[in-house]
Amino acid sequence: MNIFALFEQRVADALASLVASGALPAELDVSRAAVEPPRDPTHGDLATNAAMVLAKPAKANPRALAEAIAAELKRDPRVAKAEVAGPGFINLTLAPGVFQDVLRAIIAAGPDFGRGLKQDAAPINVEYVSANPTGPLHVGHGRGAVFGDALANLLAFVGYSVTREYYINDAGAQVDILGRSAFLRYREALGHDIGTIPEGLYPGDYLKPVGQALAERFGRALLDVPEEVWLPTVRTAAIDAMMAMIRDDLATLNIRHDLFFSERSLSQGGVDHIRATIDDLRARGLIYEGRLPPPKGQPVEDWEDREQTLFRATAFGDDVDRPLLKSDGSYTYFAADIAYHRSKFERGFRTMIDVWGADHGGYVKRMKAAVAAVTDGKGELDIKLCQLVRLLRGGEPVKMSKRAGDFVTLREVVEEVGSDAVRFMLLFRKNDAQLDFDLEKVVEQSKDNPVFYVQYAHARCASVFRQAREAFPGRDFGPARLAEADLSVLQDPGERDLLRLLAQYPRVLDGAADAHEPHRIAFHLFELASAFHSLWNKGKDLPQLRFVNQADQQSTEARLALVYAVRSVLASGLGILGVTAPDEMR
RNA sequence: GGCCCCGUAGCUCAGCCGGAUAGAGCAGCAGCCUUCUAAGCUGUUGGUCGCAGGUUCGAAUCCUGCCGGGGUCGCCA
Repeated sequence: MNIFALFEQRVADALASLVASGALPAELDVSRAAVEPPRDPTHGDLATNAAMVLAKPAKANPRALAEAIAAELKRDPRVAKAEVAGPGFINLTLAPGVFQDVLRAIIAAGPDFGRGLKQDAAPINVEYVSANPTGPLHVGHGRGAVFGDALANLLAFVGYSVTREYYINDAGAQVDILGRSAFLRYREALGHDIGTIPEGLYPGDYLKPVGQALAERFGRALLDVPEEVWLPTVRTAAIDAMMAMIRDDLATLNIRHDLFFSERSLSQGGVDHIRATIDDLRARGLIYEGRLPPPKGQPVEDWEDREQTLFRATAFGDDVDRPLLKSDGSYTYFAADIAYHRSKFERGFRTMIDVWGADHGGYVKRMKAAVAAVTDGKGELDIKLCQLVRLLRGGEPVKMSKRAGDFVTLREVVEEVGSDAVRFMLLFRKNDAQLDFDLEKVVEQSKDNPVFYVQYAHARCASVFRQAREAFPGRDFGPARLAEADLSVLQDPGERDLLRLLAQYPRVLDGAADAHEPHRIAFHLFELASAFHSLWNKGKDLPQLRFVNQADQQSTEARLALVYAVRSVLASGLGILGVTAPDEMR
């Protein structure tokens, strides 16, 4: 139950009846009329700008129009007050029954409150992480991982049919290097002295077990054959091992993809999908052989001006046309990525979301151009860039030497502070803003730590119920019983604040899902927790405000209903963020 | 040099598909704390929303230009 959507419809109805009575001209575009929470709560519960938006097209005075709309809205029994304010706002104060209905709806749904509110099962593809299978994930990957996962959770929660996808870059030069690095470890496992790892190969210890396994599986058989022979075998084994490790790393954050899509699979097997994609584009005149101007600014030293196969990206908003074949004739990464996104579209996804690191920002335009071309404008790609994470400990940057695989892995961080802290903190910031992650602060049990603060609110809710059962032994405080409580006693400003925030939750979900911004949920939960703690604290000085009051069963029941709703929304939101909702903090 | 992101209180950041007097946390300041609801509580100071134009009933929000910070810039992934 989303009271904002509800009353948006109500306003539309009011406008329709004004049209019917001739007070407004027909064929008005009412799409800009919105119902929002007023900035100042003393203005009421809802505000609409309908009169101001329509005044000009209707050639009417905004305040007069507002009066007419307000009069129409006042006929609704759910509207206690409709006042015109300022330049033509209509402020609505709702009948108390509306909020009581909201509360009952939350209690009925529990942690599922808000689920399926889009009533739209359209398939959406979310591609995230997609890190090269050449080593363990680091914290930067973690941000994209958590962001993509929470976004996928959110979209699934509100009703979309979501597929979580990971694109494995297993076809380029990087994985050849991986293969050679693993081969070195293989020789090492067989007792060869490999000395220091040569420049350009991966030096990390994590390849040692891969070498071991190869030695056990192949003995010395790979030693005396040429690279063309051993490389495919070693490479595949190394990629498999790296992907297993990455999957493990992701599992520590409870992240599981539905599909791991291999880049290599695009051009291997029966059909060369990259070739097919290029042919398709060529048939539509979007491919040509031509030359590119060298980049302006920084001169490229080994610039080789040559004729190459280009995709006409400029026809779709990109700055230059983009090459599809390297000088050795093999496909560029971009060519493969076009084929990959084409495959997403062919698999039924009109909406695709890619989650990338900010360092890939330069590829956004060309990828969007490619999707527009390859889907003939029918597919929609949103690319979310995640900014870098600065790892701190007690305010001091954690040293991350770029040398020799000596970096802080995601796994180390999760093992130190826990999945909940990592997930919540990475989501408690807009994706395109830089983020400081302090290993000390995120485990602090204090008001200053948002993770703790929000989880603690949930635990306190659970605690209230434990106390209630103690104070009223044998009484039923289950949701069915609470839904029948007399909720009209919830009159304290603190209680009304909570009701207001609870009622806003579906609107937050809706907006977060549309904008692909899960952080909005984290912020709303923080607000809700804050209002809840504040009401709890009020009970310290004013015992009559306590949730459990042995002398007053009626108010206890009403407040337990409120607490149950707070708990449900916290659990719902934390669930979407992938953070646990504990019943106690000890 | 081109493109992208960012610039909001002393600090860290929300708010940005236009809406009313721009919000939160921290820090600061002032109280409360022999508390019984659980990791303190309550109140409060503080901002030319980088600058300058434009669009309009209305701009932190949209457009243009500039300033400052970051990223990125054939064939790597």
